[in-house]
Amino acid sequence: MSENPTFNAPIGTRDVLGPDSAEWEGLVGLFATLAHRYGFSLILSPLFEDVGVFHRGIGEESEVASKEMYVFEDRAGRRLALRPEGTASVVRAFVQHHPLTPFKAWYITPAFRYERPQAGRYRQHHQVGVEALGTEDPALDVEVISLAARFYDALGLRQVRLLINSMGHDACRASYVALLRDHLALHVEELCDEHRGVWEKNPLRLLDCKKEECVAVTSAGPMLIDHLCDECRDHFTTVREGLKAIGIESEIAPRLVRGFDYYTRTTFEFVSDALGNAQNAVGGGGRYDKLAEQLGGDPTSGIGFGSGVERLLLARAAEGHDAPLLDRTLDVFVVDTTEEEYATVLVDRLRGAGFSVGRAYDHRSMKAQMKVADRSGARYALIVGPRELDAGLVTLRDLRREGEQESVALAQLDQELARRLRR
RNA sequence: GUGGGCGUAGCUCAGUUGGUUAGAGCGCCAGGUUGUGGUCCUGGAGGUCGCGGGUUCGAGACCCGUCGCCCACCCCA
Repeated sequence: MSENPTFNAPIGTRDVLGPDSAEWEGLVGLFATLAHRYGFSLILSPLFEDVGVFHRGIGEESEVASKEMYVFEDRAGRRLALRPEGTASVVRAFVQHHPLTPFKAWYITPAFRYERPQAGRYRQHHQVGVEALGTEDPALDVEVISLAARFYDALGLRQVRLLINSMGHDACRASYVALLRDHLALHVEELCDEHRGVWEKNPLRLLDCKKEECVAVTSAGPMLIDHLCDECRDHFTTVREGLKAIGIESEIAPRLVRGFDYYTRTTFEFVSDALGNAQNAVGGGGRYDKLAEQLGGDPTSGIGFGSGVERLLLARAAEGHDAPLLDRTLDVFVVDTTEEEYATVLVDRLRGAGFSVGRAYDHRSMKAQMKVADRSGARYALIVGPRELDAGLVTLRDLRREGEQESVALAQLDQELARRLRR
């Protein structure tokens, strides 16, 4: 043991390695493939932004912006923040670069929130998601939700439900908030301790409160979904009909407000019934028709969704899936007991020919190398000792069948492997 | 931010009212089998008992502090 101090990953963060990282690799690959199929292209943007990008976007009063952001100053005194979510950065990039619309981008990114960790919640978690800017066509809402639904399906998730709501646009939301405020004013004393004093600041947030007292008050009051203007109601209806037309069921959730202030019209959340705790949302999103403008751009409507990678993998496990999302099995494992470092050449040649190849190091005994070959999960062992070297052969041993092996001429090796691996 | 549980080997965990050299299983390494993995047998390596202080003749155990992990509330992915 070294006498130097040791370090662990910071609180609320984790390392992903070994078999776990195969799950990640598989999940991300699946998402990338699907996103491409829907016409989205990858966007890379900085992990940190001027703090204003998030304040203006997700709302300074929101839980995430006010209490959970990792804010810091750089050496020149700029106020920066690690991204707590994906959308604001993408919209900032859109405003900065004026790409052709509709602009459709997908991402995989870490997201940071300063919270107490617990099951399914971390200070650094990861999200995959898409954003589409430049049209308010409800067909795009349907597309985005369809992509999410197909993704969950491809992951094997069966116990996922879609909750959907509409936040309306500026005008109809404002008139609704006035109604809600009037209602709340009559019942202030009945609200929960946390909200009794602060309900006026953001009445919509009370719809999200899970406390019995607040639920009792708000559920007796007006619902936004009943007070949409004609256009917003039509938009919402068209989205729901579109979903129905492609076989996606959605439940109207009139209390679904979600955490960010930028949402307008369509908002949705996918929840997993397999996750027993309060952290059951595996993904969510919605329309944000004012956000580009708030970030200094021309008025441009947009919609997107993000999904938590850790949550999705937890949901998969909770549903009992243990089959890996990615097969990392090696094709062959080279066991070399010659003194010639023959493995170096053979391994390189096979990799050049497209096979996945492992080998042992440090000149260990054949027995030790075979053990490593076995543990690697490789399909075949290729044994090269002095006898094979002299005869220009390798011994090809099937590690999945007891004791089956045969000699193969070096010249025929690629062909033979290709045949056996059905390539 | 509030509350509960827990920190002993790489992993999962034992460890008696405080008592001498801290254990098991799995994993790892080597040998049995100087050319063959998955089974078996034998042996081995690996621990400042999270960290710091205190009580005591004596602390893995008791007390205080601290750091960390897990879980719940809140909110979210």
